[in-house]
Amino acid sequence: MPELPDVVGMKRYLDSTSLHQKITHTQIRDDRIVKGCSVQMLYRRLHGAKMTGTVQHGKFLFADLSADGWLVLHFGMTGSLAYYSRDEKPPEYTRMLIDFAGGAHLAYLSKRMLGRLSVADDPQKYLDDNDVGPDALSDEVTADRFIEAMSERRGALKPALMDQSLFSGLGNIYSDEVLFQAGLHPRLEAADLDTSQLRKLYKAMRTVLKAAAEEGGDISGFGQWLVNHRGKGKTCPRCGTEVKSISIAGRRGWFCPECQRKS
DNA sequence: TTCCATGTTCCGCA
DNA sequence: TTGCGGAACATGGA
Repeated sequence: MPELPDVVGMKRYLDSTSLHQKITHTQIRDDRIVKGCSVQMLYRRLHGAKMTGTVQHGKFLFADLSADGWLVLHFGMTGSLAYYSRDEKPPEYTRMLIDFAGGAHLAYLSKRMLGRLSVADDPQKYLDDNDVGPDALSDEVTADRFIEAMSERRGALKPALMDQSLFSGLGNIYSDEVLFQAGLHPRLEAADLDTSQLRKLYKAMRTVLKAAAEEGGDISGFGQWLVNHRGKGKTCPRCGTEVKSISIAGRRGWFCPECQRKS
């Protein structure tokens, strides 16, 4: 689930449930999920703190702990949050459990343990240290900047879109959708595109991410989107041609061979 | 049982 | 130097 739009949804969820409540207890239920700092450090920063706000950047979510720095959340392929009040049992796959003074809880879930929890003194510094580029929906990523970066890049479009050091937020699913809406084949190279095609790619990226982010990542209602028609035997929502898949940069990408020509 | 999966990272190779 | 394929990580579900 968690690409940029999903993390926007996660931010909304955290903001609407968990802010300004004193953290009375934190439990890491599997140490392996904490990366880049010690479990003790994470406990120390969280205990007694309040989350006063959040910042979403690409696939990252940062929770402001005020004087205690920031809690860094990354969701990997199967991460999510669950807030619940009272004395319910924590959901399955809870890797971190935060208890609030009022008795409510915030659980960080990760089925496959591919997510990451950490602490940071400053989000931007953390992003820089981890070689994460600007958020793909931020004002920083203008058409001109996008076109410039892409035309300097060699190799296929799809891995370029998924490269978090260029622009952060797109993963396998959304890169498929962006290429579909731009009418471009995933194996095309940026260097083969003219400016108007790159502009179209940029517009598709922004449109797709914006629409999906508004839904908090729940794009199941977008029947015309390719990603709701990924899979063997499925057909293109635009022209009815059977969709195809290719392996590219270690991932399986889906596309319409009619709408997304190589030339 | 085998393969695949919305993520990242590391290695070897071209 | 850059980008890619493949493996690794870890685990569940089809």
